[in-house]
Amino acid sequence: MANSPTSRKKKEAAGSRDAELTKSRILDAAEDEFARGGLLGARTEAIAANTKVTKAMIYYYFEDKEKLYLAVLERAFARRVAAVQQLDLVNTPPEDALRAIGKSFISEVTRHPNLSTILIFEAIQNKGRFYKDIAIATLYAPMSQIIERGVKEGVFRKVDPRHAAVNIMGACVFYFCARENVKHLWEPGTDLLSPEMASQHLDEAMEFVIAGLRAR
Amino acid sequence: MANSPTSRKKKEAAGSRDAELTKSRILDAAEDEFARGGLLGARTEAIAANTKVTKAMIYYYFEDKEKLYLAVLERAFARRVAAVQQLDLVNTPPEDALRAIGKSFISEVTRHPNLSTILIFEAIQNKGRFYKDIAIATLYAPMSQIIERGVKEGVFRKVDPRHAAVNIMGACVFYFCARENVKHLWEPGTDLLSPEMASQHLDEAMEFVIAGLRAR
DNA sequence: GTCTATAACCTGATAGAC
DNA sequence: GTCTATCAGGTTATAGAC
Repeated sequence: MANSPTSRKKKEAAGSRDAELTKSRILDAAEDEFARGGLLGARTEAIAANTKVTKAMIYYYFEDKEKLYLAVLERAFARRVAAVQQLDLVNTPPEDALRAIGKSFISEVTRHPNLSTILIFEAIQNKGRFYKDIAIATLYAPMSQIIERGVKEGVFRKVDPRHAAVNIMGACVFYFCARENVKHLWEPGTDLLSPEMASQHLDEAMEFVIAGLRAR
Repeated sequence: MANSPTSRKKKEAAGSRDAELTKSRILDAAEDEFARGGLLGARTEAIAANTKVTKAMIYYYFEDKEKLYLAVLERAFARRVAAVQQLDLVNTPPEDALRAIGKSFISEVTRHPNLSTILIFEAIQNKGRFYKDIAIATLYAPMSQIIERGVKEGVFRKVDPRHAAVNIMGACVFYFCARENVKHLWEPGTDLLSPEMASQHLDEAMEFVIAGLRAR
C-alpha cells in the first residue's frame, strides 16, 4: 500500500501521525462518552481529554458531534451484524437457536457494555432517530422469527413474538444497563462485569428466558 | 390554615401566586425533562419553558439543578413506596405475590413512564449516586424475598434471587425504556403506551416471568 | 412570589500556524 | 495531521425591581 518505510517508522514515534490510529482512538473515547451521556450529554471536550489528540482532531475527522455519534453507532452495529451472521439460526431447533443468539448477544455486551447503554440513550433521547432499520433487522427480527417458529412447532408457549422478543432482550440487557443501580444487591465492591458475574448472569438469564418460553 | 379569604381568591386568578401549585408545576416539568436527558442532559431553560412560571422560580424553590433532581426522584419513589405498601406480600403464595408486585409496578410505569427512564439515567450517568438504599429496598428487596420464598417452597426453579429479580425487572421495564427503539416492530403509528398495548405488555410480561420461574 | 436582566461559565465549532 | 487560540452561542445561577 501507500506506506513507505519512512512513514512506517514515524508511526512508532511518540507524537504519531497515523490517521487510522487517531480516528479509532477518537471513536473509542467517543463510544465511552456517548455511553455515559448519550448524544445530548456527551462533551467533545471530555472525548478529547480521553484521547491522545486534541479536540480539533474530532472535527477534522468527523465534521461535527452528530456525525461522530453516527460513526460510533455504525461501528457498534457492524460488530453485532458480524456476530449474528456467524450463526446458523435457520437450520437449528428453536430452543438452540434462541440460546445461540442470546449467548452471542450477552457475551458481546459483556465485552462491550457501551452498546447497551448507547442504545437505551438512543431510544430515550433521540426517539430512535439514528436506530431504526439496521437495529430491528439485526437484533429483533431474527429473535422474533425464532420465537414464531418455536410457537408454530409447539415447543414454545403461545406468545406474541414481538412482545416476547422485547421482554427477552430486557431480561438479557437490563442487567448491564442498570448495573450501577442494582450492584448494591451484592456484596460491596462486586463488579457486575467481572467474568464470574457476567457468566453467572448469562446462565441465569438464558435459563430464565428458555423456561419463560417453553411449552409445558 | 393561613388562607385568608383574600389570598384564596387570588389563587383562582390568571397570574396565580400559589407556592404549592408552582412547586408542583416545576416538579412535573422537571420530571419530563430529567426523563429525557437525565441530570446531565436536562436544561433548566427547557423545564421553565414547560412551566407557567419562569426559570428564576426553579432556583427560588429548589436552589439548584441537582436539588431539583433529588426532589423529582423523591416524589417518584414516594409513589412507588405507597403502592408497594398497599400489597400484602408476606401472607400470599409466592406466585400470586410476584404477580401482584409485577402488576403494581408495570401499571404504575404505564401511567408514569418517566420513572423507568429516570432510573436508567440514574444508573448510567450518576452510577446510582442518588439511588441506592430506598430503591433497592423498594423495588428489589421485596421481589428478591418473594423469589427466595418460592424457591424454598419448591414452587419456583432454583434460581439466584438477585439475578432473577434483576432479570424480571428487565423483562417488565425494558419495554418502556426502549419503546422508541422497538416501536418499529409494530405497525407504523402504534403507541406502545396506549391502554391496549400496555395491557398486552402486562399480560405477556407477567406470563413470561411466571413461566420463567415456575418449577416444572 | 414572580419577573427581567445579566453575570460567569461552559461547550461546540473554526481559523490559522506549524 | 496536529496543535493553540478564540469566537459565538448556550447554560447555570443570581441580583434586584415589582
